[in-house]
Amino acid sequence: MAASYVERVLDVVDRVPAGRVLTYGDVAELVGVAGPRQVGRVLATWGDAVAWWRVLRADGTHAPRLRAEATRRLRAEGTPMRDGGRVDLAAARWAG
DNA sequence: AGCCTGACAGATA
DNA sequence: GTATCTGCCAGGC
Repeated sequence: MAASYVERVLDVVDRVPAGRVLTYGDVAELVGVAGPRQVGRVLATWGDAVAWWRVLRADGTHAPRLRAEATRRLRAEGTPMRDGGRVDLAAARWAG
């Protein structure tokens, strides 16, 4: 693996304040990773050490596997949520 | 080497 | 609004 960007991804996610979120695409752009899928891969493998639930998809939802856990955590942090358990990206998106 | 899969995004129907 | 396709990069077999 190219562990170089892994540290950067984890670092960025770790800097995201509670109640704020980022899309995979945003993280990818911030760290310079060539593709949002790699961000997801990083979190899937080493995400257990960071606040992975603050990184979500462009439509404000997570994959079915994470939906329950992530929604619970985000709600506990006071993240702006829209009806349906979706995150209000317009209000919760972190600039960095 | 080739082929399939994935915690994605954007476009299209 | 949902369903499907394509492009992207990395990893596993």
